[in-house]
Amino acid sequence: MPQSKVDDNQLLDKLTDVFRLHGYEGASLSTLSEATGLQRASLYHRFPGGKEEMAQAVLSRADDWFVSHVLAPLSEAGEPAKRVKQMAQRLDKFYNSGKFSCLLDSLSLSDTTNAIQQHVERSFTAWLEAMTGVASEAGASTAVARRRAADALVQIQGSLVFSRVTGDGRPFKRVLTSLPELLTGNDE
Amino acid sequence: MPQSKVDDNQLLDKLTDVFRLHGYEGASLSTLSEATGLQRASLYHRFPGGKEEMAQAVLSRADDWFVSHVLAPLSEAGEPAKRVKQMAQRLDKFYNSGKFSCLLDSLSLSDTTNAIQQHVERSFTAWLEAMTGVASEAGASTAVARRRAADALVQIQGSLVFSRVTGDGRPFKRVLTSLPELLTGNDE
DNA sequence: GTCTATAGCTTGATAGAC
DNA sequence: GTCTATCAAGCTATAGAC
Repeated sequence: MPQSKVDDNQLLDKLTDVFRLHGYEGASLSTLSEATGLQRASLYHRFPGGKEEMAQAVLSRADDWFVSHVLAPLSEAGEPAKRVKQMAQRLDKFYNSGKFSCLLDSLSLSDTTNAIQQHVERSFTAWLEAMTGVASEAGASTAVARRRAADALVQIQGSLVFSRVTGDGRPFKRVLTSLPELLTGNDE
Repeated sequence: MPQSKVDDNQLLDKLTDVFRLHGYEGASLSTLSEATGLQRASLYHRFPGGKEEMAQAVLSRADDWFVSHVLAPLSEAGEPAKRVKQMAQRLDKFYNSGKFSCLLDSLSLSDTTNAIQQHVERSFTAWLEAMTGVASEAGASTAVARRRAADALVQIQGSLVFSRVTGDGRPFKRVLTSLPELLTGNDE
């Protein structure tokens, strides 16, 4: 029963918003403090490592959530194409129909620390491998499965950039719809 | 015959590198000074508006270069698919085979000014319209042409993000190869 | 046109009261 | 666990000599 003003989940939600929106350098302690309602010193009490630890915590929690809520359907039973369709539905929620940028994009500029860049790359690769797996199960050779997974990730990331710049989320929706065929070679 | 240490083109080259790599907030005056070999005060002499004017100048010159060197083939004579192939070759040089990030991505986070965000959106839209034009000439309806252009831009931007995060430039190369068919519905 | 020097503010981070 | 107060270092920007 903590005497916290905000519990860890609420706190990380707010921090995530700021990093997603402003990137690493753009997310100042003032901004983070204002968004969370906690003073700078209180943030340091929760995250002794300061801003970098906040970013790492945000990334870690996003990883966990992503694996258990978005990628989970990929390793369940059933038709590969149906599993991908499930993932696409989760992606639509996760990225709020394209209105949310991807943390991995926002935190991948060279204004971050090496540790964060490596974290981003690992998360990216994990996603890639999960999609490679389902493409393989759908009958693709290893090489083809890898290529399909990369193409899928390219289209997801690209449509999120498109949406951020233009405000038009239709390409993101289109990408989600095409994912099952793109990954498995099968419409359903 | 200027007594400048660096001419405008060299100067903007260096500034461009920094903004592309570090984003807006990540590009500090110290970094920009170091990259260009000019002291802070000298940069202010060239760009009285400071950092924002530098970013605007970088964007404007990138626009000019992009229109005249990359998009130019799209409005020349010849088969639409061949013109797209030309653009793809120029893109490969412009983005150094995917090793360069896109300025429009790097400068599109919310750590920039409104003016810069609007500039980025205009540049993005101009590119979109140029590709919409060639898709139309290839016989697509307005709606289809717009969709194809958006999909092309999605794949280009996505493959550049992919390349930045993983260091693997193959998806970018693949996207360039597929552009003629993607935009015109024709392999060549 | 470039420089050194500096102003004034914001940054990330810490100390210590409650 | 949160706060106020503070620090040194960084930031953007300016003044003025050469």
